[in-house]
Amino acid sequence: MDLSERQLQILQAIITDYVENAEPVGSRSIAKKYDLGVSPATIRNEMSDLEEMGYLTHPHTSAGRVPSDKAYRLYVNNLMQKKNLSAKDKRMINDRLAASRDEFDRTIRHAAELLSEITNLASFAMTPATNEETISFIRLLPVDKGTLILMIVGESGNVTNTTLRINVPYTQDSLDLLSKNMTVTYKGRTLDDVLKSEIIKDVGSDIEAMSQLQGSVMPSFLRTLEDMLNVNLYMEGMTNIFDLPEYSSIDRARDFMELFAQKDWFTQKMLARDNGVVVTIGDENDTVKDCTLITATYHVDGKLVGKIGVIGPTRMKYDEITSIMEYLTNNLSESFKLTGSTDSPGDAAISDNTGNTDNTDNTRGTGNTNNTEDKG
Amino acid sequence: MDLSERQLQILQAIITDYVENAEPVGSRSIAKKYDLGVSPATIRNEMSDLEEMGYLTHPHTSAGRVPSDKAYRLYVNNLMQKKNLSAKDKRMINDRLAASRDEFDRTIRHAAELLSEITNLASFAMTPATNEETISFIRLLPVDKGTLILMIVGESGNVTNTTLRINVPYTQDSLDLLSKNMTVTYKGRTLDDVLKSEIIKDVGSDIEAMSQLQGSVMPSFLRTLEDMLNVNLYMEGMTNIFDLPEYSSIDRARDFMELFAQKDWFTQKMLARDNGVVVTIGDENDTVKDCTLITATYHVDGKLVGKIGVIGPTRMKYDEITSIMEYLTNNLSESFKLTGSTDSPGDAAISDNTGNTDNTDNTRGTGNTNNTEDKG
DNA sequence: GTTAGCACTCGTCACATCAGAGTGCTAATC
DNA sequence: GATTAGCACTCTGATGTGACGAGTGCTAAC
Repeated sequence: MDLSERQLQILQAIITDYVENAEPVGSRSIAKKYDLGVSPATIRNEMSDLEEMGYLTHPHTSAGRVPSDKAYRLYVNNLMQKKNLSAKDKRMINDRLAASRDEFDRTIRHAAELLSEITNLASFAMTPATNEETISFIRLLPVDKGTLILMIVGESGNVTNTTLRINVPYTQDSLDLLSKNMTVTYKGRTLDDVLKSEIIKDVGSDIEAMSQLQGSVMPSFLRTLEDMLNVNLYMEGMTNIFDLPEYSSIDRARDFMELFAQKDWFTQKMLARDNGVVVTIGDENDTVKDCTLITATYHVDGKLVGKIGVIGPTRMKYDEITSIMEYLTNNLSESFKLTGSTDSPGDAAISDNTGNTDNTDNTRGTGNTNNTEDKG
Repeated sequence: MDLSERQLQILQAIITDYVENAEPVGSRSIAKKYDLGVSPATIRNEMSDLEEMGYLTHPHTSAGRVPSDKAYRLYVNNLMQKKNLSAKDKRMINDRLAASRDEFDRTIRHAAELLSEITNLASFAMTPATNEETISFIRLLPVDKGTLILMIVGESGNVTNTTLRINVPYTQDSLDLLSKNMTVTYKGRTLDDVLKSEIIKDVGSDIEAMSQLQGSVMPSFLRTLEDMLNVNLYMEGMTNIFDLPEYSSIDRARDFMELFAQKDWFTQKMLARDNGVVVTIGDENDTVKDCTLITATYHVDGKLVGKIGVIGPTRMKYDEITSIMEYLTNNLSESFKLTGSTDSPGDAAISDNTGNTDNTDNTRGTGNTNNTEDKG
């Protein structure tokens, strides 16, 4: 039940036109604008067939046709061609990312900003899931009588710290000793691994076996590990969607905004998507059935995986947007290659890299499961 | 030109009614609902006078009256009475804040959530401006060949760290030495102070005088100080406003949402407001002229000042909301009293307190200037 | 000073009308 | 057999109209 060449042409014309103008497209305008060498009547007949096959829908009898999710899927899988980014967009991406290259979280945020500016859609970017991150060392530092800082450093340079207050006496030496012990115990293990095994052990029952000091530190240690697993989510351009006719009704706009109010839930959803450029259209999404969601992944040190994405109505410029996202994620991955110590001479510093040290509106990552159609 | 007792009664009745129902209120309904002992005609006459004095407006001839900003101001300053929170709300606040008492940023976020849940408005909360924070110590830790961590700890337990990569060779000892030197140099000075003086000095020109190692570290040190000055902003309940008739038009809703898209700008604005409970109504705001903005401040360790706030239409329950905010900020300030090392016996741990260590969508705080009317 | 009565204003809602866009079908044409 | 012209039909959206109701503002009476 393949489509004829002419049907494909007509379908592509309808998609192009509808993506551009957001209005149901009629047979006459197709015939006029796209030189297919046939009359409107013929196009009407083909459209009728395409509708029967599920590629087009009809808001009402006397309106033109609108592409269905199925049509967009066909377009994304088979019809669309990779677009070359404009020089302007390329320059913009390069410049803006370069400006903040040395600060990890800021770079990620800029990526989200860029994405929403270029696509005029809502976008997001998240820092990598760190399930696979392994512990490099643990350090305890005294601040004050009763107050100390617990610091966990990951192999990829992630740092997370907690200020904790305890009633157990300690000295510089006892802290150093505990730091060393803990480092020896946990070094090289993944955060997930440590967290699971330690929680199962039920620290509480074990406390007598530990030093009093360690017993005081352990609960915070576990919570800090959890913090470290957190993913930061940056959202940009949410209000762009107000410009789209799809969201001219207050209810639609409201639904859209409420999606993002639950950042935690949203983060989970996004983490669960496959790697690479993934496009899910309309009904293919389990929640936002009238949106298209495109996500792409970048790598840190070739290992940890972070995500960026755009969300908009199913009517969007799939070709441009996927190309932009590919370019952007390649650029990001390139930025985040840990090159090891270079030996470039000269200037004293400096590529420094603010670690992922914070605890904002995030959730723990859960790694990759599958619920999405893959771009074929 | 004082208002008569009866005029005040009528004005109060109109405000109460309008706040409740969001519809222009007519003389007849006032006479019926609020037993003022006079006829609608009399009320009409008084309303006409009140309008002339600027307390009421008239959307059109045959509609009822609506309170003006001036009326709300009068109400807030003179008419409204403090409300007692419901036991339910109090319990909710106490419980929810207690649950996260030991984690600073999370507590702040919960405060914003509570505020939007209880008031059904959009709310925000920000971590304290740390201009006045003083440096406690500085520490450099080796991670790897070429990679090290710079950590700055403030007197109030704030911790900020940066992972930096340098080409200069170092040993554990040289890092320790530099840590000590820097600590001696900067200990006890405020972040602002250090930042200003060091930037004026123009580090670059000074580098030869320093060790190569210190020269490599200084730029990151300054940037980390800047990070430390950042204020975290949490926003909640933005979508609540869709429930309000004031925002049933897409354009109004859009304007509202766009306000918050620029987090940095918004943070600046909010930091600039006076301390305490501050109410600015409609035109009293320079930007959001059709909104009321209520902010309140809490203290950390009786010193650092953070802010929470709600934003909504000028039509809001001023009495309830200001009372809630007072209760909430008192509760927060109480939570964040650093009590020094307590000597409660028993349980090993644990009041730990995640430091303000992150670098999300924030701006540096600029302290308190004045642009707001004060609650009388 | 207060009130009843009444004319007047204005916005909203329901309903009818009309133009325009586009289809679907039929019959003619290539 | 595929294509096309022609035409009736459908549906939406814009425009206009009239009835209704809420509320005022004024005047005259209490």
